[in-house]
Amino acid sequence: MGLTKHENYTRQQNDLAAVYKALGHPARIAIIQQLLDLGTCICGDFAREIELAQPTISKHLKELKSIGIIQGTIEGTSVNYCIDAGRWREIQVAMNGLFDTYVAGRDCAC
Amino acid sequence: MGLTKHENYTRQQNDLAAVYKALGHPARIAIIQQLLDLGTCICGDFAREIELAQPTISKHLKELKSIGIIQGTIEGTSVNYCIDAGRWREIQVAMNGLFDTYVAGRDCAC
DNA sequence: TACAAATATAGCTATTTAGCTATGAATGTA
DNA sequence: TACATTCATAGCTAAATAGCTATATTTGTA
Repeated sequence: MGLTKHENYTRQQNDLAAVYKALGHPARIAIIQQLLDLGTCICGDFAREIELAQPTISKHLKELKSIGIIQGTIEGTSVNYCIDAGRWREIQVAMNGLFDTYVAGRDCAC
Repeated sequence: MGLTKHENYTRQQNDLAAVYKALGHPARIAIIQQLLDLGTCICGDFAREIELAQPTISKHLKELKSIGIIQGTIEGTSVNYCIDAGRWREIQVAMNGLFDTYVAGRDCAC
């Protein structure tokens, strides 16, 4: 039915999946990388750099905002986006929390 | 059009996004965690643990296999799944490659 | 050989997603 | 005030996704 059964999972599983999902589109990776490159916050040059219509970019930005990894502040008629440092670290920790759990070389028959 | 314009992005951006996307569903997080918990490879107890129909789990496993993070080997009539150690590390490195790029406290006006 | 068990695939439906154009809302400037 | 600029939202379409049931496939066993 195209409808994820969130009630089957823990809060933590749902949250972590939501973070991965938000990062699971090349346009959103490109947006993040552009923010990393330029350091400072930029506004809507995204649409020019990544070749997508402005509303499409706006929707991608909204999804990234939804997990808190970026934030935007209004500056005159434009909006400055930047990475949220605290949330950025939090997400990295959560991801590594999963990945560090694996101890290589366990008794796997594969 | 529901159709991602992969040609707008680099190979690296597309690949990284594909990895994030594959991990972007709570059932697939739960599958990974079950593999981490049990250490050893298991077969189709996933469907019993996570409450989804067997073919649904099978499809999720296929998506995880598509990014190489797990592998399955046929053992009689069942299939043993386990984490691919090499790919696991590769993915963690790729993700941290993105996240370590950020230097907190840059000249962000937000 | 026939049957049972385990998994994968086919095929269906409803929802979500990714793109677009058009338009609204807010701010800056002549 | 009027106009320009920038962004967000509404609303649309096509494709992808997540779930299911039914069925095929493969292997083991009686």
